[in-house]
Amino acid sequence: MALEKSMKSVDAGAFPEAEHDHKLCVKAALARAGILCRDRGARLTALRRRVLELVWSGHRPLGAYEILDILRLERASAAPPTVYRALDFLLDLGLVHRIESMNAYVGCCSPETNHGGQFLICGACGSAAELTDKRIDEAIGQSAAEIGFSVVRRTIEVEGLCPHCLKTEGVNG
Amino acid sequence: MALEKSMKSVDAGAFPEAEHDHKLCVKAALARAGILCRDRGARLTALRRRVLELVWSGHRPLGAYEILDILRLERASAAPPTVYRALDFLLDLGLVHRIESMNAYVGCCSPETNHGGQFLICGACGSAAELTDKRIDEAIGQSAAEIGFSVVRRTIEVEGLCPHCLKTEGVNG
DNA sequence: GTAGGAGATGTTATAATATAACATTATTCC
DNA sequence: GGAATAATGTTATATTATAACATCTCCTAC
Repeated sequence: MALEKSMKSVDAGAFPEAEHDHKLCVKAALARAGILCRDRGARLTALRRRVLELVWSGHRPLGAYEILDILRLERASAAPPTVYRALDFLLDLGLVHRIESMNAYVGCCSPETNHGGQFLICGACGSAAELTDKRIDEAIGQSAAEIGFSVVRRTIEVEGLCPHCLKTEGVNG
Repeated sequence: MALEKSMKSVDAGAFPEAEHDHKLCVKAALARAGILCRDRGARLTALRRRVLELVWSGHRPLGAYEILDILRLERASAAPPTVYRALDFLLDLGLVHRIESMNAYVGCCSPETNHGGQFLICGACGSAAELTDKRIDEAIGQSAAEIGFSVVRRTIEVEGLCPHCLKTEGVNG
């Protein structure tokens, strides 16, 4: 089944190859969103769907105004609240994450599971990979517990170089 | 020696008691800054010193415009660049950290050591505690290494409830 | 089928955060 | 003291985000 295949390919590699068939990522993301909204009784309107699609237009987090600029080409009425309201909806459902250190938004690979975001962000190509590493959460949990701090939300954003850019770095720089 | 005593008190408790002698925190922070700047040949001007002092006016991260509002009472010429330039200087030296998830700035407890910030931030009282927990960095390092990602900078900001607010929560809420 | 209401979007204005660009002043170093 | 460098002053503007109210759409009950 095409959907399952594409979902697998999304989940598999943290930093997908540049040549990967990104249409499948988008397709899978939209399919997951449709199911999630149906299950939760939320309305995935054309606008929200389109904003999600734009967020998924690459693996690079997009700024709200980048999204707005594209949306404006298609929809004369688009304004900042248009985008922010759609993003808020998608954030609430866990369909996108906000990258605090970039003021940008990126699609979530597994919105079904409730999880805080852990992100590796490449400073060279700008792409972001989402992790869900138990060890990181456990380390934070332990450290917090020792102090008597009760964890509610984690923001973990690691900047560096992705495997692809590390390889090409030797060539260019 | 007063300085050493106050430095110890700062480093000791992640979330200091509300009744702690905060003047000592400020005094120690300014003393450390003076030493650090002398060692690095950087100029800790009156303005920069004052901005650092304001950042240290509590253990709660302050926004740039909060700092500006106070600075304006004392210095008619204060404007956004005044604050942002001072903050940039202090950030470069590691004397303050930026809390990405709050657009706010907080004093660093140990600017001598080069470290990424790990923060526990209380959603109730707003105070932030800086950690330097090896386990967290190691967990992130392992996870990144497995993917072939080279880590440059870590942003770790954990929101929740500090021990003091956890205690009083039962009383109020 | 239509009136009412809830939710979504449109529209205008503005708040909050941050930087660009150039002028002026202070400090250092010869 | 004067040139070079660093810091600050000053004005304007960019970037990110939200407030507030109007309108539209769609569902439901009748």
